[in-house]
Amino acid sequence: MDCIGLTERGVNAVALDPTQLDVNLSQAMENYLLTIFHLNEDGIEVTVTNLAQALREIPLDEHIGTSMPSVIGMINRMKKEDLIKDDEGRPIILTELGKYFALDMVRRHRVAETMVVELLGVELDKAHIEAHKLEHAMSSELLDIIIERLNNPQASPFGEQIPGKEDSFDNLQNYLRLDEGSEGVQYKIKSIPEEDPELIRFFMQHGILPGTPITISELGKSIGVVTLDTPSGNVTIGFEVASKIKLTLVAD
Amino acid sequence: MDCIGLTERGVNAVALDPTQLDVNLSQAMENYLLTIFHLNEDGIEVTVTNLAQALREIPLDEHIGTSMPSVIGMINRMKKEDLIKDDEGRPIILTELGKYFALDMVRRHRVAETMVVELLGVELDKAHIEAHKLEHAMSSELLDIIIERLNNPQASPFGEQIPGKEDSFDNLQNYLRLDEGSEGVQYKIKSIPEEDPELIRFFMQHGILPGTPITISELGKSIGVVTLDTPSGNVTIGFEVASKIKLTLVAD
DNA sequence: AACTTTTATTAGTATAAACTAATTATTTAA
DNA sequence: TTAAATAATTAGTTTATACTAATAAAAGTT
Repeated sequence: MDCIGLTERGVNAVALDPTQLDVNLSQAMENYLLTIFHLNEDGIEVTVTNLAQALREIPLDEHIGTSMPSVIGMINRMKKEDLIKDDEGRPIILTELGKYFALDMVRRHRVAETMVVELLGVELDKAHIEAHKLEHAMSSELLDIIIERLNNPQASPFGEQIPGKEDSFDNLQNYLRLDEGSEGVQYKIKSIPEEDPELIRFFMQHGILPGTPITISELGKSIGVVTLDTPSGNVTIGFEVASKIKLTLVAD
Repeated sequence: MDCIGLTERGVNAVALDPTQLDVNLSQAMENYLLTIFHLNEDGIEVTVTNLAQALREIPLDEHIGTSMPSVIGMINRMKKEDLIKDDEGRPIILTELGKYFALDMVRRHRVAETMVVELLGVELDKAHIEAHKLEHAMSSELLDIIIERLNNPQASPFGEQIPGKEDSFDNLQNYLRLDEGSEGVQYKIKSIPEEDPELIRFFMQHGILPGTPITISELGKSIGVVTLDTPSGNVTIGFEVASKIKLTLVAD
């Protein structure tokens, strides 16, 4: 693997064009990279078991899932492609190259979501699934054109940051999770989970969307429930869901 | 294969939703269907040899071509899926189901081309290649949304008809080829070939685009050259290229 | 420490899609 | 009508991706 231009700051810091490299990622590998990114983001250890589990949750038509031996097979192929390295220990670690392409896939996914919603008029609850298909079918050139057409969007319709070419895999900004918030404090919704269409329709109905100002009126830890005060009224949601909603603090 | 709703007029005449059927077309099969359509359209017999040849010409990053044994393998798989039938004779024949999906792919391809040009601002010379990737990644629902957003477009940016749900595979309209036109007669360009980016840039430079009014000022059959009178001046092109440009007659 | 449970890996298989080399069929031409 | 050329197919291999069943390794628990 030719890696001229690699600096201390890693491959992300350099004008590295993936199309220049003789790496040919399969769709499957792209999905693995994206999934590893999300496990990292959620602070979940990237083990074979967790990866298999997470891959199974990707919404696909074909329900060819992912067994642990399949994951190991893929991990080995990705090691050969210099996307994953052996860290002697348990967790699966991306190489700089792997991080580069993982971040590239994140960008593709979130740009695709923004495109289908903003330019095509797809309903929010269908954006993730459509983007999941499109993200593998956009050339780098097309991606750039779409980004331009969208005026350099900074976040997906779900509120997730769209990484730029300069951004690096590791400096992910960390946001407060709704289940970790405090009663009475003024927050704004940063992002909402994007996978479950039914849940998204619920969010839409209750105006729980990125940017919405909220306060936590009751944090029922024992009951496993959070009650929110939103511009459209009070809503009670479970902790499981709440843990997937990110918040930013509103400066008074 | 469950085919309730099939009538005399064939599957195209019925409200058959491909997503309802338990057919799962691979990307490779989708490309085969599209290629068979084009061979049919161009009046070329769909033989193993011709199909292999045509498939090799699809512009792909990966240059995994298509050998005759590969084609036979795929034909057999497609027979199992009821997309192709044995007609005892030489040529490869699509079933009604095969025709349905082939036409669906044509629609996807041409809608994708229209979308990338009209909505995203992709240059015409790159539209075909981008559409070739996207056509496999659009759900039926997304396709419908895009068609609506484009106000039900009737033709691709290259002038090719976008088939509607009612249209059938077999009633392809036939247009005059430029190399078969007559000197002095007033024509309008119906469509231009879309595969070769360099050629398309040439067309753009000389204003040879769908809708352009032209007359043939000289038809040099022996030299293998046609000279056109266009609003932007005279252009001479070879017969090979001319045979891929379609014309409509302009009523005086 | 020994046992149990969880996690990781190997072994062996399947399928889709590609290939080369060899062979059979069919068509065309001498 | 036989020989040459073209077309189609079979045989056997490869690679990517998945699987199940079986085993090995690691971690956690009594």
